[in-house]
Amino acid sequence: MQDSLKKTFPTFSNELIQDIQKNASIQSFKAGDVIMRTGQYINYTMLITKGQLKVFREGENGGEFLMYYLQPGQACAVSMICATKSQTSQIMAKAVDDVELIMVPLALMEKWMMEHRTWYEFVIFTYRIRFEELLEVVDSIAFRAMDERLEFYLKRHSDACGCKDLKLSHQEIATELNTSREVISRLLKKMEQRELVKLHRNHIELLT
Amino acid sequence: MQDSLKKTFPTFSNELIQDIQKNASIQSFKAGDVIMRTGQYINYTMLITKGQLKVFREGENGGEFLMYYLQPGQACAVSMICATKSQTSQIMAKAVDDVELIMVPLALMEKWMMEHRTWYEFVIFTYRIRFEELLEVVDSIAFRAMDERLEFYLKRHSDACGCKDLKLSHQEIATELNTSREVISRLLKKMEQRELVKLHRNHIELLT
DNA sequence: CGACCTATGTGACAATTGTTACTGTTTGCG
DNA sequence: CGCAAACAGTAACAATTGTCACATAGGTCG
Repeated sequence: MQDSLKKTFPTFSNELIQDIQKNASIQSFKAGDVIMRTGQYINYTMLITKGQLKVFREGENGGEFLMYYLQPGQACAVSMICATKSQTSQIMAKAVDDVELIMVPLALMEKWMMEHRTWYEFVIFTYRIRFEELLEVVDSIAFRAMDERLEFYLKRHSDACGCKDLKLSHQEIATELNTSREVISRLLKKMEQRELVKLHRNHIELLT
Repeated sequence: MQDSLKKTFPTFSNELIQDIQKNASIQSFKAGDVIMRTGQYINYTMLITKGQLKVFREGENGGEFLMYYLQPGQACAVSMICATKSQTSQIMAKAVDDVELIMVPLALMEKWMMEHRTWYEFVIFTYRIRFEELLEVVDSIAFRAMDERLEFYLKRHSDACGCKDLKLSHQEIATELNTSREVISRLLKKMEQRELVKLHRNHIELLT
């Protein structure tokens, strides 16, 4: 575990890594599992060591809305923020792949801020990155129409999986953008006409 | 200044307040002034001691979008976040009233995290509050149509000014919701028919 | 193969939002 | 006062998005 930790979180000091090994537990999830539910009580900060997460905001009427992805080497800012007051989660997180997480107990999360410079910097960095990502999300819905939001969505998905072949159904996209399948089908068709994508069954090929 | 600091930031320790007095400067702004511009270089964290701010996200095409208000006793989370890497501002802030700010230099912002427990807690608290507020903003645009967003907007304005008589033009609302005046006029008329508001010139009376 | 399920395509229509154009009203000011 | 500027109302139309209905295509499995 030590080696993999060092690789995934290269900024962490050796002392911090030892502290993590001594005190934190590891949890695994299967692709598709819900890792955190809205309203769930949080008493751990989660560090991602393997796999990808999607973080959603849930609406009152059962809608969900994709906010961002989390990758190995990153942490769930919401879990940090809620953890500081051991609050309930404001978000829902799903495993994209098989996922492995390090669970840092709330009390240590705070303690280490004082003891480990590299932990402090990591936490502040995480706040910053997530805050900036949230600002981009606000942009995309406040200023852009659905066609641009769809392009933004596909781009992010492509960035996250590191490829141009997206295994997505129209329904799945619609859900994560909080719109309807028909709208997505329509817009994808237009994108195909503009030769930005090629459509297959359960599979969208990015041409850009 | 010491007394007013103690009143506005009651959690701060005496040592922290002394440190602030020794090292921070004060800036004043008139109502309507732009306090921070998008893209501006940030090397101070700003604490609000008097007046109110509005914090906007700006779109590429000159659009602006109100994210939240800042009150005395609060701090600009964006200025903290950007300050950690002395980045440029991702937002624009405007004075609602006459405003007075304490400017804490970047270097001290970090130093105090280690030295003053109450500063550390304040910073973490600020991150949390702003993050949660941003999540609510995402909700309002991701899940709600313009009529509900308008009600949300009016409610926030009412909360911020602490009264039911909102001195707002339709154009101003439209700008801050990134839509057009006609749309707002239409929706306000409907709200008036539902007896939620009473409309006057430059002035909307909340009836709820 | 045929029954069945999921994914997609599409037309028609409704609802919402954006745009244009024009009206009248109030306010401030020379 | 008289005029310009800001504010508000509203009709008409365009564009976008949401919804419903139904058709078609591909895949799975007994």
